[in-house]
Amino acid sequence: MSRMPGAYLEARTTEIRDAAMRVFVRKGINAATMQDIASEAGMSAGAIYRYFESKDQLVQAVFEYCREENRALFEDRRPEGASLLEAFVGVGRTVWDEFGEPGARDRFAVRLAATLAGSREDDPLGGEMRRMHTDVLDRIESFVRQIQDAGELRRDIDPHALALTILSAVQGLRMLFVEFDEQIETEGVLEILNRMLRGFMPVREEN
Amino acid sequence: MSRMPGAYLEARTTEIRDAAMRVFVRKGINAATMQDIASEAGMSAGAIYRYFESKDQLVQAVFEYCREENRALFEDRRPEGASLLEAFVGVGRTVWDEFGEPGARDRFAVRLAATLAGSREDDPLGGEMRRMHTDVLDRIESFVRQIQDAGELRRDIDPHALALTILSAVQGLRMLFVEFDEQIETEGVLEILNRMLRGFMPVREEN
Amino acid sequence: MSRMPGAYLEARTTEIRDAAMRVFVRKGINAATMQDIASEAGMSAGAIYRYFESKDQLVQAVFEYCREENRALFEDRRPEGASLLEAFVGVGRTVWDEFGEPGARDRFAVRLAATLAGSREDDPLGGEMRRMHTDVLDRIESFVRQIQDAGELRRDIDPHALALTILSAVQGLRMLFVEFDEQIETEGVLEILNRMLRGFMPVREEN
Amino acid sequence: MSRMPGAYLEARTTEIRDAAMRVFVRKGINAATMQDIASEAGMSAGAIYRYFESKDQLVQAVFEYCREENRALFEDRRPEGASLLEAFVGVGRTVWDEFGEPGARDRFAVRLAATLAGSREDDPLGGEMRRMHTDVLDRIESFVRQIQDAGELRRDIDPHALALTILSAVQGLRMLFVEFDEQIETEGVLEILNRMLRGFMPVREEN
DNA sequence: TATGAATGAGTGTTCATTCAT
DNA sequence: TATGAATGAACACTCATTCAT
Repeated sequence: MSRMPGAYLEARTTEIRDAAMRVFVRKGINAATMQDIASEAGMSAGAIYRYFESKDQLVQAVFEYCREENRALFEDRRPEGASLLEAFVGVGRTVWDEFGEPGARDRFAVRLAATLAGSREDDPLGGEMRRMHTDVLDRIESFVRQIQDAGELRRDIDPHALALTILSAVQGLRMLFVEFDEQIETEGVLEILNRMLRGFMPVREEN
Repeated sequence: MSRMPGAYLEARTTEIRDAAMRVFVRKGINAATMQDIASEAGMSAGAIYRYFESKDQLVQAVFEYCREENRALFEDRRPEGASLLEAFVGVGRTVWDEFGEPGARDRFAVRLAATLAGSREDDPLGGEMRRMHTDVLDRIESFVRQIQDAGELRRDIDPHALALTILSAVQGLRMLFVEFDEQIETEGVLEILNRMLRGFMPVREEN
Repeated sequence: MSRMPGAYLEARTTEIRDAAMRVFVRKGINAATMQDIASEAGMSAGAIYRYFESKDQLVQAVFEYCREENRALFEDRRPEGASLLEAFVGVGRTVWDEFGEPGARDRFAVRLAATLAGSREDDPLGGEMRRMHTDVLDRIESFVRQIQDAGELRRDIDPHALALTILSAVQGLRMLFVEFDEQIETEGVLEILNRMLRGFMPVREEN
Repeated sequence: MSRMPGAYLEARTTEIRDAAMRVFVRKGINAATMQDIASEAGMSAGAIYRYFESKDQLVQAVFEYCREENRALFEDRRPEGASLLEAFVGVGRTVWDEFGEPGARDRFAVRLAATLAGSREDDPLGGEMRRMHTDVLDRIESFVRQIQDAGELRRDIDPHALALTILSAVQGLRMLFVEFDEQIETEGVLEILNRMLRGFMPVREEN
């Protein structure tokens, strides 16, 4: 009736999605009732159905949101004017910065839940998650290869294995971050990983 | 001829617990009905209640089982006659061997679910999981310190950070192992971590 | 035009409670399913839970209602301008009038059920029922004492025993009223009791 | 296989019936499981089915037993050599003696439960109970008539009403006896009733 | 005959979803 | 459009009853 119908709708949708995310993290997806979510969003349970077809779709939307957040993080971060290895380290910095952002734990928890849900038999979500992680993995691996090609990393390092190790460490740390309710000293881990990378640099002299 | 007192009961209990684990992994804990579990175990739903007081207790039993399996893994593996660092690498070998064991993916998936459940507001499980992980973390950290004391690792490596990094990598890899349905080349990761450790060895002068 | 705030809720609650009472009397409390009650109330089983937390609470509500009805009956009925004994007889009249009221048999049956339930080991209801009956008993007894003090009843009548006798007769008659489905000539009993009381009047010399 | 098969069977049957009665009183008929009864009787749940076809039949047997006990009480108690009124009072004595017998409360409680059960829609037990009470009532009424005929009771007393009053008082007192867990001074009530009867004697002289 | 493990029908309860207002 | 009462399908759990041992 008024103008900007789309904007309003989108704002409400986001509001509900965020409320749902908070409740999911707090009580678990199954234990969260539509009533809980509605209360958190400050509306009635029935109203949610104007924005989401079903609870399932709402769950998918929350998953989607967190997945996209993650995907975006790993994309196209290539600070100029540094060595490739330093650029790679810079991406690490960006990834680690997320630990300090508000709501990070909640997003991590949802991603964890999504991963778990995706691992279920015939869950359509599984494909999405796997695709995203394969994508991230490929990106890291190709980055590593470039660093190797630039002569900044030993050639006897398996790029796939290194990518897998790094992604594992990131995911595992996020898991612990969720589990220990943010009481984790994440910086030390980044430093260890960076030192590992530097340790993998080719020995220049004498060579 | 008459009854096998505790043996039968225990066997049955284990049977149900394992059936439950499989169903939990396949369908998720909440979606798994007692009927599903009973069918998987080849019995009627009512019969389960002879062995477990409630679905909740069954879930706890499955969690407990997987938790203990994990705890045991990290305990007191110290192969004789090798340097401490090599012993540490040996523990890594043992931990990695689990990836090849039957049912490993299921156990990992359950631990993931348990971690997630434990991260919920006021979930009593949370404490258990955190305690176990803290325990494992402490064990790794103290191991690292011993290696440092033996002069086999640089002193400027933060033992806590290294322990955290290693545990993160293990947990993250398990997560990916679950997600990619065992299609993960885990060995490469172990190798990378071992190379990292060797890279952290002090530079011997005479070498 | 919008909603009637408390009135609707209270009306609905009463409706359900009354429906439950009818079903309880007809089929017994345990045999009465929530479905039965819902059907009697013309709604779905789930809807009841908007008004009562559980079947147990519904049972308590029915008990409570019948208990209060009974308590109210024995309270403060003191018609003016008559002798105390006549006032007492008047209370009897009031109590007996209940036999003629619609729904009386149902309420009696519920009270019977409540008494029985309260007699169970550790049933919390027991205390409530005993307290109410002790209260009624005390009220009758003190009334009898006042009549004695006013010289309208022999002093060698034990007030407690008389109160107990009267309450017993009332309760027993109600029980038979329930059992014989209202086909009981209750009036005769009141008359007998009144004659008994008159028989207990002191023999006036000049009479 | 041994001799006295019938005696053994009967003994077991009685044992189970009594155990059932105790459990019924303690926990209520519906809450009492066959397991509870079996435990109380010191046997396995399955074994009961050798003696009773179903729980329902067991309930009926317990009801039957208590009903017969009651019927027997009111039968043929006519002490010789006294006035009819005194004989009537003697019957009262006998009835009241039951209050002091062991297990009286339990039997009363079961009778109460039976009455309640019998009051339900289409319950076949109802007829039995009503028949018994009608029988008792008739017996009392005819006794009262005989006393009137013997000139020991005023003719303007309605025998039916008096019988109803007496039975009501007995039943009501038993109910309170159950409710207050035997902490009831029953003797006083008998005395009141006896005084009432004496008050109903015709005034001999001057007439 | 006794046992007690297993069955399976039945019940209370929850909650996503709908719809009259 | 929003509300929240109502629905109804689904599920955990209980327990009378059966039956192999």
